[in-house]
Amino acid sequence: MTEIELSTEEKILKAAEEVFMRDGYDGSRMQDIADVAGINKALLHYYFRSKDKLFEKVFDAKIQSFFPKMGEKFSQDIPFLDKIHIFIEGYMDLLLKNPYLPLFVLNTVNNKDKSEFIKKLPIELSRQVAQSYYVEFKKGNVRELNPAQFIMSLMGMCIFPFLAKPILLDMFKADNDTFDKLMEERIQELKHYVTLIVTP
Amino acid sequence: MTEIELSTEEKILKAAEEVFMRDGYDGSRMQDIADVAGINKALLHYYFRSKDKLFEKVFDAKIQSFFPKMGEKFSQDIPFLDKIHIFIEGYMDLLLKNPYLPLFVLNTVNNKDKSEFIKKLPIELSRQVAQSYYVEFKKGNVRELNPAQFIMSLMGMCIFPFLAKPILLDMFKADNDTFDKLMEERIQELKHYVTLIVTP
DNA sequence: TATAAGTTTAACCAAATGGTTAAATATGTT
DNA sequence: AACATATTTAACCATTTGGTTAAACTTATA
Repeated sequence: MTEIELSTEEKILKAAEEVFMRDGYDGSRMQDIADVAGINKALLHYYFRSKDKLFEKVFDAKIQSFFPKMGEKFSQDIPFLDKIHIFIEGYMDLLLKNPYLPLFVLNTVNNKDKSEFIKKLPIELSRQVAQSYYVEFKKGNVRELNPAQFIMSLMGMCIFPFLAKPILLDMFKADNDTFDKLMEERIQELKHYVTLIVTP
Repeated sequence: MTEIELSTEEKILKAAEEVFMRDGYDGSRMQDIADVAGINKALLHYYFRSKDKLFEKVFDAKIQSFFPKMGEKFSQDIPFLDKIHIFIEGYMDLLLKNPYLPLFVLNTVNNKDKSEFIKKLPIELSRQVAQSYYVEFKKGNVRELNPAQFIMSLMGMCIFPFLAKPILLDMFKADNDTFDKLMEERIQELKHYVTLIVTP
């Protein structure tokens, strides 16, 4: 493990990401971010003029991962169902590594004051899934369904547990490790579900 | 339509619900709530001593509906699948009437400062579904599955579109009415999905 | 060494906000 | 009328917070 000396800018962005994701925009304090970054508030404003500017930088990077660009994977010439399975694996993995991501993104896009940022979201995923689906449907390999409804279900099934995690921990009387195991197990379960849904 | 004169307390609670649900706890201002209720700030504090106390009153009522008490319906002696269908209808209907509910509840439950409120959530739903499932499983009427995973999927599929609504409107280039129609349509689609998932 | 950029410190400011208080007024009750 | 409760008004307070400023110090580079 090589010791990497982060630049001040990187330290700030990392700290801002942590604090914004944990406390939300309104709940975050510039002083908090400065503390986490190990610098002072003056330097924070020296690098990023305002809270808004800093937030935008952090958010831009995050929304990209929330709607993953599965372009490469979806353009592969493999059956639709296999693509969905790959999506589930990759996405659940991302969520396990970024459990605060969903609430952060969903709050931001639902925030009237921050709605400017919505434009930047990639609508590619939807298009790719739909296109890939129709190709396969014509071959008779998948059942007839509405791709829009399907993708909402797919994302909902993946994301919801991470949004409701505190409730679920309480419900199942589980701790963090148990939850992660439940999510690992969930990958297989979801693959099974979509197979049943998609197969003719 | 009879004109009902709301008491001041009711006016406040209704206003608080509206503002808290729209702006979240941190984003809400006592002055805003007073304005919406058509009273002044002093009177607001006269009825509910603090922002926290007022919030708690609103939240208590809301979390009850987020995890619906389907007790009566689930105790009926009808097939498991039918119960789930009834759940989907009732829950989607609730969400269509309270589109801000999910984000509000999930934010609160994920807020460290508000974690005291989590205790009050009803874990009944999970127990009821699981029990109802096992009864039916023994009769061989449903496929083997993990009820915990199933209920996360069910709730996720219902709730997610309302959380991601601003993104979806953008994605599908839709307006509010189109979205509602999509959700109406979704009720049938979800019934179909769960049938495929549950049927042996 | 001189210069410029990066960094720290600490004080400061204006605005917003939750909450309080006191006095005046309105309304209804006994 | 007398009394209590509900409501308004407006001023006020303490704290938090985003943001600024200026002066000093450090580091690297020309």
